[in-house]
Amino acid sequence: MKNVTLKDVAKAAGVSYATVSRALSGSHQIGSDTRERIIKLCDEMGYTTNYVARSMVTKRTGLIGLVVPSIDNQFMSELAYYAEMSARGHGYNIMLCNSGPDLKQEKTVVKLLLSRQVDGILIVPQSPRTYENIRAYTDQVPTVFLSENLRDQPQSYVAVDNSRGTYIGARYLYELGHRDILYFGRRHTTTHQLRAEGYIRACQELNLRPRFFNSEFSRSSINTGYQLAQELFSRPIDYTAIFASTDSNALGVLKAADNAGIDIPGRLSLIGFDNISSTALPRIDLTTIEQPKREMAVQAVDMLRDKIENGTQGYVHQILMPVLIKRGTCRDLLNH
Amino acid sequence: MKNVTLKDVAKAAGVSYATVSRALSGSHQIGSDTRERIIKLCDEMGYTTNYVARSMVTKRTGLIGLVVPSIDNQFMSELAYYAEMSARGHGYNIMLCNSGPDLKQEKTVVKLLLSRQVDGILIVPQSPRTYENIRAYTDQVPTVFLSENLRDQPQSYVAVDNSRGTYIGARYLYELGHRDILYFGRRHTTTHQLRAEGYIRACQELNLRPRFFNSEFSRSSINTGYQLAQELFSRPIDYTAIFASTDSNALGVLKAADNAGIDIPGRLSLIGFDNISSTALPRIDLTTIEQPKREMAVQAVDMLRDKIENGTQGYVHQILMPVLIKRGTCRDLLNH
DNA sequence: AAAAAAATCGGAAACGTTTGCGATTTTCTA
DNA sequence: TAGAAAATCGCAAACGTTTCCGATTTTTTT
Repeated sequence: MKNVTLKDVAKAAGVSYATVSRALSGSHQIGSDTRERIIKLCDEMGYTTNYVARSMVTKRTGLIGLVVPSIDNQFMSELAYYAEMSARGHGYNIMLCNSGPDLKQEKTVVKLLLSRQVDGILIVPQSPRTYENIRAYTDQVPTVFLSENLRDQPQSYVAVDNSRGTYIGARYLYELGHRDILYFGRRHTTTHQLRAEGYIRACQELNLRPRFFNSEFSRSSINTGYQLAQELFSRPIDYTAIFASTDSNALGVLKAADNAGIDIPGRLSLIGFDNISSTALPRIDLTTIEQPKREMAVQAVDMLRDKIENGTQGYVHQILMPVLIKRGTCRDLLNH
Repeated sequence: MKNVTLKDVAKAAGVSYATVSRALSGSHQIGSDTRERIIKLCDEMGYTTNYVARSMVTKRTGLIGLVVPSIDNQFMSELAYYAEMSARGHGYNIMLCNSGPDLKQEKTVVKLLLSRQVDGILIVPQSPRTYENIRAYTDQVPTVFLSENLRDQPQSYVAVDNSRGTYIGARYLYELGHRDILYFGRRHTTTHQLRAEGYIRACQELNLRPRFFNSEFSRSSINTGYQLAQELFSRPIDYTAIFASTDSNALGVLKAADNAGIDIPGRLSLIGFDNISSTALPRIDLTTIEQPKREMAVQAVDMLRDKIENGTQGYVHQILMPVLIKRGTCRDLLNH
């Protein structure tokens, strides 16, 4: 049960424990013969370096705090997967925290992460107020925001070009012959404002009338989308396509449409945003706009590493390209 | 940038830093007046205790290593969510590691976690060989296995009663009038052997002939299920229901059936296992057997805490009850 | 071959806590 | 009120590393 320490192998090797440390760290200040002897001995004795002790003196833990609203969410768990893989590839480990729905908990976990002496924090914000909420801590440790646009805030983040995503989605619907496209979902975070703007811009270029059906729900889940869509379908349907602000919302729309006997894509076309893995499921097969989750995660940890290892100051806004994923929920009105 | 330390607030308060430490830790060996004064001062100066320094002396990090094959997997991300929530509620933080598909990486991350001085490890094994693979380390740190049965191994784990799960599922199909039930999927991990056994047991009680269509794929994904199901549907269908060993496999069956024009549940009933969140989606609506993920995660961290905090030796096999989730993919052959 | 340079290694401080022990002061008991 | 008990606090060691600095040895240079 007792771990073998540097001192133990030093005693066994008949050298000082400084020498053992140097042997392991690949320092030049050591003879190659003694180095090999020590390394072999460490192996035999099962020595592994104690990261906690090392952190004490190096002032670096090699820990990255990852805070997400909730990891049981396809979008975030995919991000987490790639982030962890990439981080570990560079010698970092991930400390995972769910920030939940309320700001207080988000602030608490960030503070906790600071106590843990993480080298940096990767955070996908739970609300547009997150920036203000944790601003007191973001100058104490390198931080990068993930997936949420901060627009003009002096804070590094990586996100897709949300505006362009809805723009190309709307144009795609237009090419299929749709002239009445309803935008469905949230509008009150920066990300969703941008998505709405892209839709509006496309409409203007194409001479379409932008139409909205909004939700003030703070979280976009399939259930909130479902409820809102039920309300929507109680009114006359004078549009041929719905652009849902989120795949979750789109799934809610799909459910409500099925319940109401509205055929998708026969009667109504549907397009989502995010490309969460559920959209590729059989019978769902949702056309959507992909956020390049892998690239986002990798870029985010690269950005964070740059801040940590090079002490890079300032902030950078990294905008990634969305891509249209054509599947089965959009009907071609022109060529049958 | 420089963190404020115990020494700093001690100097400001005019006491020794041992006193400050005692004030924060709620020790009895301190006057209530000075304690309050110090606590207030700590607050003003923005002091937060340095966990790595504390860990040095207490020999406890308050860290739990969570290793999962991959976090971007609904089942595991749900487990991770509840595990993190529960752990943090008890003062622990989660260090997340993806073990990937191969044993080497799994061993590597476990070793890494030991170097990190985690207090315990929670692991959902990637293969039946995991137990052997990491056995050298499991006696160096409290460990509990999650979701996989180890049967007779001297190692703590929590899992559902897999055998009972398929048993009640098969009986349910029988009650609906099904007499020819095909068991579809994997059989070569302990968990899946148990599931197959439950199915067989139900068949014997009900005088049914057990029938299998197996896969030797090591991972059960929707895609492997799809490919196997395509092969299955190229043969005559002389059964009325399919029991898929996994929700993922069931989803693959669903996809293949849709492609082949086989109506589910009209022509064929389908039941899965796990109750991953995708099964509740519109148009999917898969009947399945639920693994109580929340309870599993909570029990697992409780078990781990007991080992860590009380030094409990020995091992315990915690078996949880599965529950049948009736949805829309099983047709009632009797009434109606 | 002597001096200079390089290589190799040990000593010791430092990182920021917790905690046992002893010293001092305060409070209580008889 | 004197002595004992309790409360309060400081000192210093310890946790396991890394790394600066100096000492010693070996190698190179002239």
